[in-house]
Amino acid sequence: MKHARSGHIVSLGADAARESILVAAKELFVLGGQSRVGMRDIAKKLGVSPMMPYRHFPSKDHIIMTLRLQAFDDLTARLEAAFTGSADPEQALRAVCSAYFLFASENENSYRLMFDVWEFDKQAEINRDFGPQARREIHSWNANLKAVKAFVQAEGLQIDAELAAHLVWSGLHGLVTLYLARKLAFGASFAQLQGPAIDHIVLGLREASSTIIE
Amino acid sequence: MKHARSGHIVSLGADAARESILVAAKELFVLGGQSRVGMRDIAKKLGVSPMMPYRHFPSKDHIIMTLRLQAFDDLTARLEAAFTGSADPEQALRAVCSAYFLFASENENSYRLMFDVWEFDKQAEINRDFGPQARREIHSWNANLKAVKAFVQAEGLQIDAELAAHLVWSGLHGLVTLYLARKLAFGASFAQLQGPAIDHIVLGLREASSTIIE
DNA sequence: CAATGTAAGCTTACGGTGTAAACATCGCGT
DNA sequence: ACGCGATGTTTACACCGTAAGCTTACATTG
Repeated sequence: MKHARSGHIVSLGADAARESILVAAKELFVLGGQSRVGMRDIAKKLGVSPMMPYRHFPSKDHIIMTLRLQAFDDLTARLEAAFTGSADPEQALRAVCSAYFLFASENENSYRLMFDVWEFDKQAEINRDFGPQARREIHSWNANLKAVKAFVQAEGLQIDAELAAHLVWSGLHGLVTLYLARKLAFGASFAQLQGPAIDHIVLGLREASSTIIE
Repeated sequence: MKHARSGHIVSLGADAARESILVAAKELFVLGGQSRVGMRDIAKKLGVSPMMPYRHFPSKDHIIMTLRLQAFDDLTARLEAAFTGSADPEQALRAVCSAYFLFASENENSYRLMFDVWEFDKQAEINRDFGPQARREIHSWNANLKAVKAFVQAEGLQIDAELAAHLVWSGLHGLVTLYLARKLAFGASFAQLQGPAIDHIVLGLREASSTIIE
């Protein structure tokens, strides 16, 4: 090290720095959630000055948004793998649902980040900075839609596939977020509810279709 | 007014002050959401010094928790009114579901407050200060459970009522929170999804029951 | 090779937050 | 009449995100 008042000791390279910031941020957010960790924590974890991350990201929210998009990509991969793994449409859709629950169980804080109900307006703002590729959540949606559409067609249901996909996603998302808010009642466990929920969500589509069309 | 440096000009009385703080806080939170408004805003709205609310509440979170409990009471009343309004169990359950959606539509930020997925641990802490009456959300649950149980019995379904109540609540909560997070896809509208969702959730219980028991 | 521009790190400082602490005043009970 | 607690006030502190400006290393160009 040169002087007490010095610039950087050794540079990481731009991309490596970006990556290490994201890794550190993700590790912290996964533990503490977004409001519990600050820029200073991220910098400290990297052994670097508190303002360093701002050379690579315009704001904390941009870092969070990047993590959010990565999480959606992760979810998309899981859903598509689950769908591809089963030949029978019903089993494939059930596998997708299970994969969804598994993802949420294993990435609680990432999930909270993805579907945050508070900062949606701030997200919309930042989405402009990210350009068209910001809406990466659509890929997750399409993975879900594909599985639902296959099931609907195989069963010969009259329901609109996009509508059915919304119903499925709502059911999955509802159970997950009730669990994440610790609002399951009567001592019910998230794990034990998953099976019945999948039955209800998937097979329930048969009943839904009969009353929507006519 | 006496001096520039003075104590209170005129006292509101303890209960009136508590109430006015809650009213002001609710109005602000309903507009801006919890992170957008601070103690200083509440105080300013009341035309009072920034620290005044702390004479009546130990912390901002206690104020928020009080609003949360009030919101659950409000929801409970709506659900019970909806249930009582219909004689037929299926229609009663559908009415409860509609009332749930209506409540969420009309009280978006209150709903966000009630089912916040981030601060659940802080909530648990504060719940200790509120004593046993803190778990007032159970009343909402019971209102829901009552409607579900009546439907399950009327239909002769073999499903456990508490399980069925979780499935119903999950479905409702899922659609609401997807909407509140602005994550409905393909340009779908919350209002138009409500009807199909209720069909799916309510009638789907028939399909759920057949595979859970045996 | 020397000059220069830019990228990547640093320190400092500002406005905002929730709230702890100490002080002032009023109203009530003895 | 006299405290004394309840209800207000002001001041101050630690924390946050981040704007501004400085230093240093490296890459580019003459």
